[in-house]
Amino acid sequence: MRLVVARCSVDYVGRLSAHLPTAVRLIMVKADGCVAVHADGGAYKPLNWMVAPCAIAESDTAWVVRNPKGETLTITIEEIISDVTHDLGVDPGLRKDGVEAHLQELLAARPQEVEAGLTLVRREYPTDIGPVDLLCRDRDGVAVAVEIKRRGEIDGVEQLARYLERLDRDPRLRPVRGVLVAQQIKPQARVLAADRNIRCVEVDYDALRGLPSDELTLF
Amino acid sequence: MRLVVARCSVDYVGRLSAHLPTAVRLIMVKADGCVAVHADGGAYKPLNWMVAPCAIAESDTAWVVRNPKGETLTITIEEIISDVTHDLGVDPGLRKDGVEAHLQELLAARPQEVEAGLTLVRREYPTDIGPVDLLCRDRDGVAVAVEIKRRGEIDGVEQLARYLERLDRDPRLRPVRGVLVAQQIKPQARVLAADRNIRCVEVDYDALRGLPSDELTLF
DNA sequence: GTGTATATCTCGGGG
DNA sequence: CCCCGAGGTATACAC
Repeated sequence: MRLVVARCSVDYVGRLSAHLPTAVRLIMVKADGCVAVHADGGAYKPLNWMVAPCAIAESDTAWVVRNPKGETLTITIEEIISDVTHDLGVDPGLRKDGVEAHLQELLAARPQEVEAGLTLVRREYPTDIGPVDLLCRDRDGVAVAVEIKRRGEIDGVEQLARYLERLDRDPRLRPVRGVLVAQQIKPQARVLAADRNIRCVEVDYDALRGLPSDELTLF
Repeated sequence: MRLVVARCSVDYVGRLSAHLPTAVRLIMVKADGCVAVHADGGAYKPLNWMVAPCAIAESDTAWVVRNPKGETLTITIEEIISDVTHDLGVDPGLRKDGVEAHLQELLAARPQEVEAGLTLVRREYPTDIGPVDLLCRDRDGVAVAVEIKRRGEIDGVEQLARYLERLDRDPRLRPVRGVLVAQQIKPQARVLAADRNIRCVEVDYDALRGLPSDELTLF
């Protein structure tokens, strides 16, 4: 990884045009060739960047970074304050726990936690506009489409409503009920769900994992 | 900006839990206190991070970064390879051209480009679930809600449909037609728009600016 | 490759 | 403060 601190101006021309007036910034060039220009604030997002794959044409006065789509990032260098390179090696990568996929796994294994008597037909049940998280049958044999979110918001209700509209056209499934499941469901989402005749269920991720919440912070 | 290259492991506990095994990484600490841990690849997104506002408690063996929401980022330091600090100053910031706001400006000035005979009532016309980009009247006096996107996709159709539902409850406006305007509209979005009785219009940003496309790439 | 959904999304604006 | 919407969203995953 190469870290250059330099007084520079930057121009991006591609999906839009963007210009950065002259200032001192960090230019980060990673092993895969991608480039990011950082200011001394503003979270992790760089002011300007180019993702790999891309090629850097470097001269005394400017770096021109070009990608196969024809986008260009031009860094006009006025003064180099520091220029160091470190070999970081390959990173073993990030392990995550608690994302939506895990919630889906847990609920697929225990659909009765969504609603007593529910049995799983299929995870990621396909429709022509995308997959439904869980397709189930209730104890009366009625089809139930379950949409799982970490946080239940309006978009999730709309998404499930779209699926229900499609699923309800299938005579083997009709009529299909909808349930939105989330760790927390926002009031606006509840209102819209009521409008669309969709049930809302809040679940506790830690309880589903069979652990008291406190132990989560220990691992 | 402080740049530390170190052999470290990292644990984030907050909205989810995430763990990074030991490896050599770049730790970036910005002037506003935010922290980002970068590997030597993987675009501009750090492996792990904490956004400002947050506080860093630094000991010989570990940094614990904590934010007001109770999330923690723990960086266990095994070996510091480099540790430098640069004063970058305040950045003058990014100027963008070609984003949705500009397209909205251009179309607000020339609604006839959306549809012959259209006149503007108001930009950012408020509803209780958010503002409609343009509210217009057609040559017959019928209200027309215009949603503007750079790219027309399913979400944009749903968004406009939600607005139309609300606007149609206003007796001063009813009945309200909907038009989705974008530089490019995806086939799926067209299908859903047809379902929702929403018209689709593609416009040319460069033509609207009154410039031949080629000149765009010059400045 | 296209299409769809997720994200510790980030970021900015308005009430 | 929350809510909402845009983003050069990026990224993963299924078809």
